[in-house]
Amino acid sequence: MANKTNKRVSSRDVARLAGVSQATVSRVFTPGKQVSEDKRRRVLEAADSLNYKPSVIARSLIQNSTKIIGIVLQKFENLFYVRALDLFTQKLQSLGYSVMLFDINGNHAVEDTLPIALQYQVDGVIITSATLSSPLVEECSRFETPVVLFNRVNEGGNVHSVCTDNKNAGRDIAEYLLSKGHRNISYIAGERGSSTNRNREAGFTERLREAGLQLFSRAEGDFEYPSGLEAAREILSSENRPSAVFCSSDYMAMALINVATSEFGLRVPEDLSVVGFDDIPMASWPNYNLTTYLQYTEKLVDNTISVLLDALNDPDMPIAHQFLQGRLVERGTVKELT
Amino acid sequence: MANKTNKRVSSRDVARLAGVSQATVSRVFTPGKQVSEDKRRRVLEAADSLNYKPSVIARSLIQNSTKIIGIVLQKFENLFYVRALDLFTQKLQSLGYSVMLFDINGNHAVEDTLPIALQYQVDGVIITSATLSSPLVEECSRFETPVVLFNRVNEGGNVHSVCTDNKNAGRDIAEYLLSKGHRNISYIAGERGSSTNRNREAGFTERLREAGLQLFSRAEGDFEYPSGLEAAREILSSENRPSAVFCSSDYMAMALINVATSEFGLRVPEDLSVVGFDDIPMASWPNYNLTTYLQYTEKLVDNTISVLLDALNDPDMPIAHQFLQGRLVERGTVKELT
DNA sequence: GCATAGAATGATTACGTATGCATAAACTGA
DNA sequence: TCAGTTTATGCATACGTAATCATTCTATGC
Repeated sequence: MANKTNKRVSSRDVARLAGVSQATVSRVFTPGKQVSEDKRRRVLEAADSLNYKPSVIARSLIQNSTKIIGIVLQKFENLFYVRALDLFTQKLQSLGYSVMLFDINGNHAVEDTLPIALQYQVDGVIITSATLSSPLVEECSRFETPVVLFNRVNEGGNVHSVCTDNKNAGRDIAEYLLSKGHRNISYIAGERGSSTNRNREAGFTERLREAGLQLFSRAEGDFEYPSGLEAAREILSSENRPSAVFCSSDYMAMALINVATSEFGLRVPEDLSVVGFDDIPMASWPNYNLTTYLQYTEKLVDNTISVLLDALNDPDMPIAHQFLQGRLVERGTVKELT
Repeated sequence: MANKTNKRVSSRDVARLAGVSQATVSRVFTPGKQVSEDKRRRVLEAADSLNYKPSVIARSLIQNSTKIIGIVLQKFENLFYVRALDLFTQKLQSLGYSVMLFDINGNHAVEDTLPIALQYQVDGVIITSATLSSPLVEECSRFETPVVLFNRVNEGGNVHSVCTDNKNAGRDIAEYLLSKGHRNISYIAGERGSSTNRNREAGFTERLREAGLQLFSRAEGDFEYPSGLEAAREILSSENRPSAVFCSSDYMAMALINVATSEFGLRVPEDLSVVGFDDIPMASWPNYNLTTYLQYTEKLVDNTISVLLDALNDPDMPIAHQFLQGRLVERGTVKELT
């Protein structure tokens, strides 16, 4: 049954057994090529008995395309990005692509991993949760490998991007809190320097300013839970406390809620209103019931893939920057002030 | 600067520019090969000016090794496996390997994705959170591609495995609850058919039986949060309630806690003791403070990689089944009955 | 100074596939 | 029936690298 030769069985072996040329074997395994039914059957039988599978490697070499998409990921603790990775991988698999994962969580910078990706001749790269340095962007365009930023923007750069309209989202949330009568409003920022956070904050404060307000107070985290704990303590230990806090991620919002209730004896939303961002699954758990802002992850993913595939088909396609609207999800962590 | 020819620059181009043979260029980019300092410098300069990077594809073809490890993942909602993916990817990257991700979360069965992995001639495969069917195992061994199951066992099968000693873990937890004076003890099972759950439950009930007890009640989930909600309702809505529940995952334990407090008005641990499994980061969050069982994820990952690399070096290596001990993490969700 | 070992290098080939070109076979229509 | 067209096939080559082998050059020891 299982043939235990050490050498890999090639299309030539199949050809020999089936009594046809190697080219014919190749054609049998290339969709759309014309082969007579007779030979097709014989080839498939021979291939089956030899347990032959075409070598993707050899095919890649000759076609100059690997059908591999590189995905760069940093935030494995953040379910938003993990869910995106899940969706990306599933959808790309369905489209006949494979996914190579590049992890820049540890010491590995994008600067180091991206060149590796390019050496593997990935057909395209999706970069999530990472800012791209300019030299790197140049490197990509030099290799003519399309790059799409997922939920990050690099305007002016030579890379595409698909992103939630964070500025507008920030405005929406400010609008909502104002409509609930809040005036003393604080903000817990996400990772400094990320366009995500910058735009979110810009829209938020812009709307407050239009209402004649500025931030009641402000603390800074990095989107993750532990940083949220510290930021929360910073905000709450002050003499005067805000009536509402907008946290730029659900994780930090949960940290804030936990600190507020267990360390400061505050009730949410009676004593403190909280709005998160992302709408991760946990946000709807009964004991949080967090009012937050939903990003349409699947739509973001779909569009990112579309842009990438378009860029793959047309290398001269102009750089695209997509901004998608999200939606406020009203649950139970914001109190209406009367 | 950036040369915009459409053809990929090859080692021949570099050779021509540097005035050496293609073989010499190849040697310069192969660690350990002897090349005179003079030529090495000239080659590197030429390579740099042409922006040459060796083609991993061509190298793979000739060396019959891609330096790619396939990782099969199903449970993207489960931080335990996601953390493992993170660690796997980082460590493999440091070792000079790349990771190809295969997602079997949707309709994609391992049966469909694994052959694809094999076509890509991945050097090895790590399978997490999935049970492997026998024909598939045969397929792997036919391709002589080493496969390691991560946190699953397939005894008798032709694949290696590295796994927490779930049976012993179950015993430890039973022991602990007994020592705290509990006698009415229930169990919320994980995914039916997974060896993980089977062994965990076997050890747990075995130890109870030795104490002359059997399960007070039992419900079944699939390790994830939503299934835990239902299982919790099932257990708690009965006439008589247990004094303690062992949940076979932290997510289900949290679901139980949330249901118990918000739907049944029970306090944890005063009215109900809960033990989880996995020690995900959230378990230590103040409002859960969950007593649970820690799996040494990093050690599991390290050993899995070791086994894989060993198998890579020695194809005739006998099948290995490793069982690692975990540790009970005592926090605040188990009450001592007096 | 000469034999010998060792280092450095180039020419050539192989890896497994896809494709252009040429040819042969089958089919079309009047 | 035959010219013209389509379909099926094989041959030869190319993709970009690494490895083997043979050759030249350099250093070493006596």
